[in-house]
Amino acid sequence: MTNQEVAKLLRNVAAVYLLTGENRFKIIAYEKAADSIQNSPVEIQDLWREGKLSSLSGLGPAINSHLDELFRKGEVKHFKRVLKRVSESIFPLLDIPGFGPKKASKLVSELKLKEAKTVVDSLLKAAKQGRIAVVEGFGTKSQEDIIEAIKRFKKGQIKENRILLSSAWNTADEVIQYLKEFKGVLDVQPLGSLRRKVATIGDIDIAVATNDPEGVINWFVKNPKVNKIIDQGQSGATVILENGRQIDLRVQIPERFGTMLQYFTGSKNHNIRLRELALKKGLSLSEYGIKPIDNSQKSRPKADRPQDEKLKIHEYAREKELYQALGLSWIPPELREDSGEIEAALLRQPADQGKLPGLPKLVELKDIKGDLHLHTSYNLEPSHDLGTSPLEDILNLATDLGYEYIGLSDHNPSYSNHSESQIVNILMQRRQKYEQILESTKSTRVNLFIMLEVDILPDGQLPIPDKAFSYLDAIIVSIHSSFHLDREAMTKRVIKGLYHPKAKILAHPSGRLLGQRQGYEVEWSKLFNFCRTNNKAIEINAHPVRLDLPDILVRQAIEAKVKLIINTDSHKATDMNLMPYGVYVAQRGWSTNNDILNTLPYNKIKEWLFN
DNA sequence: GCCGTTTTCGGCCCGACTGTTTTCAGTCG
Repeated sequence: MTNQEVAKLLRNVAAVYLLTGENRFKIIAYEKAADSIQNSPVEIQDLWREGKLSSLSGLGPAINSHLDELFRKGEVKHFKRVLKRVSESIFPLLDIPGFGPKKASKLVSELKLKEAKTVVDSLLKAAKQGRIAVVEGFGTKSQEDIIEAIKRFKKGQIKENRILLSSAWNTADEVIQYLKEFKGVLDVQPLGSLRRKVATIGDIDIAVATNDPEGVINWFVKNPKVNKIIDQGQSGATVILENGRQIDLRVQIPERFGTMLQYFTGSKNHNIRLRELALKKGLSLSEYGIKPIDNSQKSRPKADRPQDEKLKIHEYAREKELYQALGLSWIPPELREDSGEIEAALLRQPADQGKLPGLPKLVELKDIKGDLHLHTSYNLEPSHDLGTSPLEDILNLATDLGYEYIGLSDHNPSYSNHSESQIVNILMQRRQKYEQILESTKSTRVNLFIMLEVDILPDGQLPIPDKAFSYLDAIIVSIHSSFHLDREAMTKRVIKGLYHPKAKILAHPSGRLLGQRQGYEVEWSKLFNFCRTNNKAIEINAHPVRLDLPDILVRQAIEAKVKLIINTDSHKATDMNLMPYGVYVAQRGWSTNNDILNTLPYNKIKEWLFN
């Protein structure tokens, strides 16, 4: 059962509780548990297998025992009874935007929609016939909205709207550079998932600090790349660019910029936790700032409260000041997912220093000293695609990037087309050629590792003969076929592939391609244990379609004390510039320099690679 | 039903938006 399915089940239970007048906090508890499961990139069923259900926040003894029954027997008796209390036609409607339990229930009973399978279509039909507008609490407007919502819902099931981080970043950066040309712009920052560097992005939002909001907004909509202005107001504007992307701009005076930046950076869960923390300190945090809680006003209707209440709000020019007001140190946006960062950011008493773990000092791009997964255009008749850039170009770019070393990790020669001795020969000649080129470009100070990216065959074997290893400093291993082995078989396969003493790195370990392909199934804790014990590294592949190892697994790997290495997997020299995306993933996984092998200087990484 | 740097009992995030209302309920992020 997928996380999505388990979350949906809990949401349905919460919906029934809402409709049947259960304690509202019980309802919230079920919804929180559903959120937690849905946001977990670890499969909940894996957590259950390992007996770690409680590691997810919001899962307590009661829900855990229900989930235990669910995974053991395939269903939960208690849930089954609960769900029977309402018409099953309600549940499909809950997936439609704008529909909650109340609305769904009302329509199902008023319109007598009994068939769950056809309820969406029946509802659409009823709306078109004008039978919704006459229901109490609904009108013609809501009837039209429902038709629109169902249409969008039907489209949405086919098309996923999120785009790759790199693509969103490039678009946003162009707009940010354009905005900076306007002299009234004091600061520009991306917001939301873009600022947090999530692997895929929904909306592109940008914030500007300025004392001339009107001027900035006018400048923004006049961008020659703007195709269409959707909305233009006093606090911002929304446009569609030539490339079809929507950009939201928000402007704010510098005195309030930190407050806005914090609020719109999220994540939602991070902000919820901050507000809970504020409450415990007798403060109330909102998108407008922090104010003391005034209990004497709480019971009075809003309209009766004194107008000057807003004056008591503290606004912040910088995020740092806002976090400090809550007793926290500033938290890097990449960590704001409510996954322990708030606890780690609590300002310590001097006596506690060193005793409790604080925020990590995150690895940065400038700490990266090399890239070990590069494909050149040298034709070794490989099993997969050849690189397109010659070694000379790669060396030049490596010099520009300030690298101390690079690793040439072309795909292995195809094994179906070559005999063992042919493969040995190819690799011998390749080594000679590379050494020759390095010799002729004496000006470079970049050190070279002559490596290979080797397929792990379905049975775990490596398709190159023993003799060939003498022409290789080390190898990277990876999966390029038979993605659908079961979890156990895949784990065995990968571990066997890594077993060779020269196999040092597992590349793109989950095999996912964002928006195209799910990763394959692996028993991660088993793999991590093997890597730690045997001194193998796991790659963080920086290619924007991969970003693999995914950030949450990076965090788990680090907790398991596994070493990681960030590589670009470049198939052309300019791909080497994609390194920042790998660093973002490492940061989101709480990596310090200590966790990332290619922050090591040449002599140290050589020592590791040759051992 | 969950949770703990004021608590193992007594709390549980905040505000905007929308449509239908004439003071609010439901939904969303």
